[in-house]
Amino acid sequence: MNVFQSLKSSGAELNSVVYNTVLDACVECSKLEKAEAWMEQMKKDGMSDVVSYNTLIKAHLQAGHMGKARALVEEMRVAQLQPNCITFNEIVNATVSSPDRRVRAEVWKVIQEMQAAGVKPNQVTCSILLKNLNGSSPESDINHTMQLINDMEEQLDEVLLSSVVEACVRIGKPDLLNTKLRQLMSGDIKVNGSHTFGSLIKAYGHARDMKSVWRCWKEMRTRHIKPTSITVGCMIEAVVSNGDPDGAWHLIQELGEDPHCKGILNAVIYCSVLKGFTREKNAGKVWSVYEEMQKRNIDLSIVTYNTLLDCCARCCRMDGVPDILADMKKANIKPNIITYSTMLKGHCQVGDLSAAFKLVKEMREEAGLVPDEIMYNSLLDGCAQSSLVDEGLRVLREMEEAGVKPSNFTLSVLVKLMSRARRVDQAFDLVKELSGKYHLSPNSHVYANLVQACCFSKQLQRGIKTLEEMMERKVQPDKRTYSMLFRTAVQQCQFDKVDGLMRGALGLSGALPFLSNRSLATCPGIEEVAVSETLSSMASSPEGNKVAAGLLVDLRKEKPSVRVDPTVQRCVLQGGQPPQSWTQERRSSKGKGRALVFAP
DNA sequence: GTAGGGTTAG
Repeated sequence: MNVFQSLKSSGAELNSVVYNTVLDACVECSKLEKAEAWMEQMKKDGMSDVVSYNTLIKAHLQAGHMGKARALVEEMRVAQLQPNCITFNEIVNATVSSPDRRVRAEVWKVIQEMQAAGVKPNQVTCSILLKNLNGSSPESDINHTMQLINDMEEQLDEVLLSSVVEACVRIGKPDLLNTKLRQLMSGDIKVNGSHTFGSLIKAYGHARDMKSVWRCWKEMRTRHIKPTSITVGCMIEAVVSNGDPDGAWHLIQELGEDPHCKGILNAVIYCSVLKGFTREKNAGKVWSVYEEMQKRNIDLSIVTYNTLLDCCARCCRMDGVPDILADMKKANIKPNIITYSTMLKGHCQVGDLSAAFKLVKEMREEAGLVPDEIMYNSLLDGCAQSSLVDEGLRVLREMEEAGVKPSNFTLSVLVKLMSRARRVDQAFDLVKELSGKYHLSPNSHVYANLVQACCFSKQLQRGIKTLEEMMERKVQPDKRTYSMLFRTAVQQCQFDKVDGLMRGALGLSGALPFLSNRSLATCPGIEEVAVSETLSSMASSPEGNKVAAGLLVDLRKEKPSVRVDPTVQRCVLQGGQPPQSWTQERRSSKGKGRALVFAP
């Protein structure tokens, strides 16, 4: 205001740009009333224009006042000022980022309104819409947004390219991500920003395309585009999550020797590699990374410490916990609920439930924290792992009394708890009771565990009945669900059941009637695991082999694209015995005995 | 002078 006044008194000619700058200053400082008063002044001085209105609209939207923003758009029209692309983009942005689901659902109406006003959606509009897409977005929203991008007159720019790949990653459909990456990268958009390189590296990482990840990284480096901490964070995370923490660690050390880059290494970057070594259960390497972080004077956050504690938990090295807690204390960082929850999981992992319960007590007393849903889930899971049914039920009651709402995750853990104790009826009862009480619709994980409970106690028919219920409730089964049913049916020599189930799972003719809805009954990835596994295990009895042969013939006829291992084909079609390695069950490396691994 | 993009923990 002072600068404006001195400009005015200097006698210089004032224009709307100067007035608008003052208005924006009010808005950026969240002085809504001042902004409104200033706008009135501008109108009096004849200085208000489209930009002024857009700026004031921004202020109302920041304050969450969609109605006031709308009223200003009307006022613009009355004042013969046409709302432009920026006006509508502000409204679109506020719509998609509204906390209210009903407002978010209105976004396509706003777009229509924009088009009706003769304003074409542009790159900015599209990137705003993309921000709204995630794993639970309806197919129609995804298609609609992508169509709008295709229909756009302008070329894609760098920000939009980055927004598209980011959205594809969040949506989580690998095919879509791959298609878009290919489509975008075949165009001639020159990538210059470290932002964009970060997004691309992340996207290629999710697509498991490490060749392209490294290609992007090297291109960025050879063109001397300086990565930021976040770019490096994306890169290290991509390398680690594709199973190469050593490669990531090597890259960090290389950057640490580069005088231009060593300053950008931060705790987030180190965190990814800590996580990677933890997954490999290599506590030794975790400690050496931690040592180097300390040597380099990296600022550690609560996240870093929690990651280190997670290493202790997952590597079953709870002896390392006291040192880390002491370091936290030295750094003046207070443990939060995640800290306690991580340690709790570690105690559960090694079957030390009394330490787990003691920790909860400590947390309440020393930190004044109360357990949340995730913590209760971990406790329940610990009880399930240790087959402590009554303790588990007590935890559930406590959870309810504390007003912590169970989720489907909770239900799935409870089913596991009951399943272990062979209390199949109670597993079903609990799901029924809690899903009613808390308005939950059981998801595929809950059902998978129910099916597992049935199979575990040799109640094949009940397992199949549960699958039927899944179809009625429109829940798509996963590979595990089918795999358990196939295996149990084969063990019980119920080959007609195997036949009907397998045809349903693969979308072949002759499926059990309730599996006739193909898009619901089939499940991606079923071919690789269940077909080879089940067909070969059936081949060892003549009756089973007959069914297996029929399945194989129809599979090749109706789904020629499905690849079946030649060894399996030979042993089924020639009626031979499968090689030893195909029928031998092996426990998965985690020792939880869930997945069956067959070594060809 | 007004609108859009990237990283870590239970």
